[in-house]
Amino acid sequence: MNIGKKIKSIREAKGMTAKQVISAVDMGAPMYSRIENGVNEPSLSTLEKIGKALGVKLSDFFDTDDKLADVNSYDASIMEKIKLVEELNDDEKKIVFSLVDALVGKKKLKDALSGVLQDVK
Amino acid sequence: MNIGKKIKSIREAKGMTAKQVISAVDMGAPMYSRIENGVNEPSLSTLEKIGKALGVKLSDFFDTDDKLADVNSYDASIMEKIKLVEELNDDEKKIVFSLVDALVGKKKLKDALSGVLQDVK
DNA sequence: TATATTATTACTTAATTAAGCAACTATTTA
DNA sequence: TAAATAGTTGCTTAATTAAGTAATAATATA
Repeated sequence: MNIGKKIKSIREAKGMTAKQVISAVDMGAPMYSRIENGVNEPSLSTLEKIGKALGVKLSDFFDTDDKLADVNSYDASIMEKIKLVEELNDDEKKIVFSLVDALVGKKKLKDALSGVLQDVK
Repeated sequence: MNIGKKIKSIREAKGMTAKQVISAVDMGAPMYSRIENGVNEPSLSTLEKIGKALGVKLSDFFDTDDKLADVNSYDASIMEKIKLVEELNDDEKKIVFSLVDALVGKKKLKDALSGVLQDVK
């Protein structure tokens, strides 16, 4: 499997659009399209930026055997959401976190988020 | 550690001279020198050839412990939240995501989460 | 020391990636 | 259906990697 297909498969597995990656990487859409379709080969620095946008390690583009269960395995869509949540003001955050708390049924959530919510509580 | 130093350290660990690698890779000595010294960045195909000459996998050039700044920049409390959210079932996720969507007012959220929510919708 | 081998640096030229713009296609949304 | 969004392709131009030659520096060996 070439690097372009690998990038695309990771991107789709993360539920991200090409546009999201492009804006995160700050590169031209035409170039990114050519990379995913194998027309052009990305440079290492470009691949590094793409990996950053996708939330994977550089080595994840190359090997297929060893995995995982670490921070980098979290779905990029979750990271997208976190970024959005962080844009909320404190009151809004409180609402969201309380709801999650209720759904998950884990009081420790508030403690875990104490750093973020310290002045809200 | 940059890629050049990594190549050099692997080469020296294998007890090979630069000349040996160069002849095996069939590339110019000046270019190889610049790569090892970080002046130039090798292309993926060149790095692949170097890896072949050194007898290592491409992923061996990239340490697995180099976590991504993008992910690591989030503090532990955020990671706690991610884990909790991921414990939700799809319906619950949908509620949380919809709420965040409403609060943030960004339609792109749904797109970002389409991969996660595809079978919920 | 003197010599040979290895490695680096300074050029030129060729090939490839990348940016930027425009146009086109395809898919989704209103 | 019409409009908006996502993705692709065709260009041009700029930046970078790579090949090649030659000269210099550094290191090892006789």
